[in-house]
Amino acid sequence: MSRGDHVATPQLLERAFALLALFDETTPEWTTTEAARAVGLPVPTAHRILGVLEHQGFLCRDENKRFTLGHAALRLGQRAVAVLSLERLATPLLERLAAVTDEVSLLTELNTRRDGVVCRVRFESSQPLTLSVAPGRELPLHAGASQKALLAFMPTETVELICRGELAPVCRATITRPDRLREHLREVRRRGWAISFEETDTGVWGIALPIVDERGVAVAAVGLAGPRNRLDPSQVRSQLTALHEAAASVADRLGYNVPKLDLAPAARRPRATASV
Amino acid sequence: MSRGDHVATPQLLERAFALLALFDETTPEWTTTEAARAVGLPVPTAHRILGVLEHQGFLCRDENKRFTLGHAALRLGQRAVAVLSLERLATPLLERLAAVTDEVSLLTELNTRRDGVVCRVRFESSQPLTLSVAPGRELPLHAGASQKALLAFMPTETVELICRGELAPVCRATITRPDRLREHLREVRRRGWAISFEETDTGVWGIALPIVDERGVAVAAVGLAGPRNRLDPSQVRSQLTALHEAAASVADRLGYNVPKLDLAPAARRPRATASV
DNA sequence: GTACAGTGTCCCGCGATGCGCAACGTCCGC
DNA sequence: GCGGACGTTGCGCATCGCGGGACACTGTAC
Repeated sequence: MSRGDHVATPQLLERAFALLALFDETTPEWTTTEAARAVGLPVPTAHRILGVLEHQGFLCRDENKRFTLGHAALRLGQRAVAVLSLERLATPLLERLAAVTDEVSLLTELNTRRDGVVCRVRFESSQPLTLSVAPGRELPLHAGASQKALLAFMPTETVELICRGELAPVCRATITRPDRLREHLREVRRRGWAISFEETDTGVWGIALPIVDERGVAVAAVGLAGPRNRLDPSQVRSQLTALHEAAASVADRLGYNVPKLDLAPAARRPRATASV
Repeated sequence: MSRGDHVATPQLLERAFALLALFDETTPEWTTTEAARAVGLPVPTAHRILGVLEHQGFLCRDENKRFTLGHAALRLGQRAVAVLSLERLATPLLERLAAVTDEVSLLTELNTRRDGVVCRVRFESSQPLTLSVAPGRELPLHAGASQKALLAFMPTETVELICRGELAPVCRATITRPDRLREHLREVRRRGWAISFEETDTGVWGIALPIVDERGVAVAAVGLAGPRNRLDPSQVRSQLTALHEAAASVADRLGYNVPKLDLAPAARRPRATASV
């Protein structure tokens, strides 16, 4: 605190960014005075800064005096995406995870319609595993560890929508009863990770944890999958820890988060029932 | 000119944005000194500004001292996309176009793989038209006015790839000979717009022009389509002008461009041959 | 029509602010 | 262990930007 850990941001830049930050999806339009009030600045000052931001293309004036984000913001974002995609950041980490654990490692994202899940990256273990989650393939949100990790951290309306919809049995142990799924997701939310056994593929288990955005809503999941005979309860802990670490480093780079891990009653359960 | 139309941007902001602008897809990583040299700033000055940008999350330091774009840039871009999508901006204009011309108006974009075209927005005329370009449907790049308008303004390698590939006949007048397609695209490039007749649908003509990014590469096309008996050569001019105006206003908002229109020998040709 | 409130824009003198030289710390590689 | 290149810090001076104030403009009330 007393130390200069907070580098005093030059006020002009700080103000400029504060003004830029006003323009989010909930309030995409601002007039000079509105914006000035919102950040607590004298109108002429805000006016000047907004003018500069407009001049730089970060803002743009509508028909009548209202500012919105401009194309420079768009362009900057496009350039950022090129470097900062989940896929790109996660790839080396997943490769390492697959090598270290000798299981299949996966990165799964929501599809654009946000009603399903698509696998983006997959690294094989030394003994290749037949898995329905091949890169590019879409899967429903209620079956499988990665899918459940994602679903558990989606808005409650979405969860309800899925639970009320058809819970198609993908494999032997797919959860198909709405109440059980709801209960199960509560548990996933509580402890911050999901496990599955034969929910998507015969003889295959999976563990996964979600990456969530600033509002706590899931955007992706990282997970491991392996054949039945290799699910060693004593290893789940360390595998989860490794997953968590990898996920956290990716998430951090993107300004996202990973829910806190609760490993407490972990090692006992997985074999007990396919629903856990 | 002589007037103060160039509002003197405060140098701190100007410098900050100049530094941010360095980070594009070709050079995503910069050290302090590199960046300082690139924008012609004393190292300590650049150092301070970069530090602020990092502090604000717009930049991020890699393992060893190299800066890349940070998550704030990503976030800003996401917020900009919410307001500035082609689809959103073009919709009201296309609606007006459809009403004024009483033809079908279309917005078409490249698909994510950039190997095909997908229709995003479509407004009907008073007499609905059966068209293969329904919203969401993908079409090959060599058949139809919008498709050709896009293809003509793609990198030459892409054009060659398509020309060398299979030029499937979609409809009676689809161009299927590579040399004719190449020749045709040259013409489209030259005059800045494309026309088609029965290339995708029997009895249907279309005109379209592309929206291109800062490098001149196509990102979308806007077009009109109508049934044979309504293709009035004398109207093509005014329709193209209207299209151009609409496209230009959308493009401008996104920092994109629309190629200059050459209307000169327009009205004579369309009926003469399906290939023009 | 007049009065008025709210907003966008411009001006300008004072003073905080951030500039960049110079110097120091740190890390490599011959 | 020495030299060069780069990252980081301190500090005194001039500049840069601050914001009160004034003005123009628009829409609204009466």
